[in-house]
Amino acid sequence: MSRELAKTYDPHGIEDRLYQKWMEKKYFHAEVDYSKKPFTIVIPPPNITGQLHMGHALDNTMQDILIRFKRMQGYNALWQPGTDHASIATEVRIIENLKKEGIEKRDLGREGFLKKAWEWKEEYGGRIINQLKKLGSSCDWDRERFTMDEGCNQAVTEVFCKMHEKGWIYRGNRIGNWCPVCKTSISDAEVAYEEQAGHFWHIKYPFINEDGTVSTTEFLEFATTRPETMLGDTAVAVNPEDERYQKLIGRKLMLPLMNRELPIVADSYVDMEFGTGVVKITPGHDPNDFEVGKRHNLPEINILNDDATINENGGKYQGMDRYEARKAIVKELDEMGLLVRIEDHAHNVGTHDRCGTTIEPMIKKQWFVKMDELIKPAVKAVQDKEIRLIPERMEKTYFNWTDNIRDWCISRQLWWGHRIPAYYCQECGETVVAKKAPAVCPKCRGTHFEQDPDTLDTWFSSALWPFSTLGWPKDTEELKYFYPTDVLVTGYDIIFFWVIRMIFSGYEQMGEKPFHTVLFHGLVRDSQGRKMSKSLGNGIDPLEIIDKYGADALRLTLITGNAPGNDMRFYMERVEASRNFANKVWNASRFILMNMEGKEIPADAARHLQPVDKWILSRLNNVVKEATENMESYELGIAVQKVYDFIWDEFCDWYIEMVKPRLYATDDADSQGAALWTLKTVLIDALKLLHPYMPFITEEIFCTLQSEEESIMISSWPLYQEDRRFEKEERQIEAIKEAVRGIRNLRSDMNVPPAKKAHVFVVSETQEMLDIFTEGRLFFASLAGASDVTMQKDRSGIPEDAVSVVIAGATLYIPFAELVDIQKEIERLEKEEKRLAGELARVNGMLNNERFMSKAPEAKVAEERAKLEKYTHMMEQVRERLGQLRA
RNA sequence: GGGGUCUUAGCUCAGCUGGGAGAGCAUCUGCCUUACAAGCAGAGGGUCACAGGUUCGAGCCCUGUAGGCCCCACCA
Repeated sequence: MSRELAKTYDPHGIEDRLYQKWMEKKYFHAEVDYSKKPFTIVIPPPNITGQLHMGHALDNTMQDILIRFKRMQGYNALWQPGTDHASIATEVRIIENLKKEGIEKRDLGREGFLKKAWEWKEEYGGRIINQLKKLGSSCDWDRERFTMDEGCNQAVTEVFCKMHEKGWIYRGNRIGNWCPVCKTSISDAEVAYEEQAGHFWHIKYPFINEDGTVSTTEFLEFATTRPETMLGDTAVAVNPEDERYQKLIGRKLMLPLMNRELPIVADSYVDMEFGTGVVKITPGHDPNDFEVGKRHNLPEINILNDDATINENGGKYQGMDRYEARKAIVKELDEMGLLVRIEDHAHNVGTHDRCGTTIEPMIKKQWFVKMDELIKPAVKAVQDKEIRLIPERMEKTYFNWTDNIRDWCISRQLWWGHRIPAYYCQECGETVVAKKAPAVCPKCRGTHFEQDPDTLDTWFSSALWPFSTLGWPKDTEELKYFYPTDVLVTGYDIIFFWVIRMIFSGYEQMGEKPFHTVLFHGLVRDSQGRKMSKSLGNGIDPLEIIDKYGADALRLTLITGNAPGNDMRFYMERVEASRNFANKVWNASRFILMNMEGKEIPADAARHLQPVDKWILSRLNNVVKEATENMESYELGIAVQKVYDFIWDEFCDWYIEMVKPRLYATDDADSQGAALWTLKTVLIDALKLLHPYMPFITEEIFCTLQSEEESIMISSWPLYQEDRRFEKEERQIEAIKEAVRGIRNLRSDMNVPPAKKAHVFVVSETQEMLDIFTEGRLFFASLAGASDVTMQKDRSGIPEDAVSVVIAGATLYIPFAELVDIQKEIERLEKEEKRLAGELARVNGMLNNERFMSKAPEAKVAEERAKLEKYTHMMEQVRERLGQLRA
């Protein structure tokens, strides 16, 4: 209560100081404590190479809001942090970096490379953590984990061995996606399709005659987008139903350039409608052809090296790059008269989502996870709402994936990652999957083993994240207490990569879901709606925003006006609006502090509450209820909007203005005490409601108001209190507000200068109404710019030409002698008459509708009846006044 | 090819279970009123894409149409 507050809010210095305090006091730390209910969130581990971007900022703000909210509600809130080794993304970055020093990956060797990688991790792994701290994230940093730390390694090995034993992890020769630049296989999920302008090469292969000679007259025509793959063709296929080609089935063609005989096989995979209805089959380099090849026992010929140059199976093309070979082959076919024509053709090409290289389907020995059984509990969980996806429509995306699930290729030809725990006997080739290298081969007693050189897909370890971070495979207290976790917050773009895999892993390893709710957010786009990307250079750095406007402003901007799962646009005007709100809160607090300065709030202050105090307490009570409900149903944007509106509109623009006369008066200590008590009480609760969204400014004010030793982040969340519902006072103050608005409107209409005060007469037949204005006369006068207020039951003594404002239950008269323009006044009242006539028509329309009366709920009918009464009365007043003026 | 989603004020978007259209920014008017000009008081501005339907009642539910965006699959 000692520190002076600056005139405008300046987050510099404040944020770091408070974060430091929270860390020192261990407020973020959660211990197993059975006396409290746990609430747990595991962080989507950011990549160690990463820098905080807007997506992180949004993701982590949402998590922090939930965690802070639950912590204040009394839960034992654990936000489990950590980072991801992100195998391929990191490896690519390290290789790039090494290249700058002129070092090639293979020069270092595996050991040397991994040493570099760990150095990289040490150097950059902490960077993003510090950036998360800038945002205000209340993670339990004492529990920070890394997907390649010892515990996670154990978890990975454990799962691999268990699943292998079960037969759900297998090694097989399968066609998969190969990246010729990264020189590794990748999973289907890592392939991004992009439309490219390409060509359709129409080619023909000659038939082989009965006598074994190659026909010079008979050819079979088809089209291909990848002519170079013809080097690996082992058949040509037609549809068995296709009448044009049925007689050809079983005959043979000669593959030009390679002089290989190709059978014509029948397979329903061929679409008769498309092209010529003939397809060349290259089982070694096309996933569909691979399947056809399996059905017809065709040889699989690999024509490519790992860098996508043609290998020894490509004859004279050996050594050429795939695109070079394509040109050469087309040219040669053309010279042989086998190229029929070239068509332009736009088609989708699979590329590696990390490096953009066109992927090449290749047959390789890879490790796979069998998905058909594993996925079942994950499907059921979402179907049964055991796990809720928010927004619900994400379920469709989820099922779209699970319904078309294919086995998961998990081996990667990379060095940075979890090495596959498979060992091959160098004597007999036996494969042993085990946690440690076996000493003796179970088959041949050989003792020389080599471990599989490959590592695992980075998502294999992140799939285990919700329980590996809590200690699994050890049977820890943390696991018992915090698992299953509660909410996962993430972007919808990694639903396949991560969310689904965590869900099935949770059920398989733990026998229990990893979390009960997944809260999705969308992408943060630039002001024009484009994705923020490095290549476009349109990214906005959250750290710069924090530096300029403060973390609170950034957080509020990211949350306001955004619904779960929806993309949002980010632009500076919105940040400024948030900053302005922070400043508003700051100044309202400053005002309250200034007025409390040197004064004691009496212990019994709450016993002298005036209607206006009860009104704001009741409004506060209402926003407590609604905001809490919204937050509990994850409607964070709606909740904060309500708090914002309450603070700015109701508390600042109305209540503070209403109590000013009481604060400035010195003659009524009870009244002043009650006002101060109310100001402080409402401010504190409002700050609490705001704290999850804007942790720094709320803490700073709270501590100034209370003491440095306290903290709003561990204070208790405001509760809805039945004894703070003051319906009567709400109606009373609403009436006064209506009157104030009416008078302000009128003054504005008639261009009355603010300095010009006027006498206001409140005329009502009901004593209750007069009492309301009598009680609130001080602030009513100040808000309405009145020099004096007189309450009376009729309009005797009021000048004939006074202007008037009709509100429900009263008419206000203002004698503005020198300003009155009777004609203008009549027009004003006629406008009001017209408005009321419209309202009455609508209400009457409803009440006279028999079907409405018989079918609508009673409460709705009562509501409309009340309106009818109110508007009828107001209409009478307006017409009476019009009558007088026209006379 | 399959699926999703959006179309609401000049701009960007909220609008939760159907019950008299909202916010921020922008525009216009008047105010430096001792918390705040990053502010205060007021004003204008919307056949809620279009066409049907369900309902006493539709921005909200259903069907269709048009346009935009996204995801999945990928036919050589």
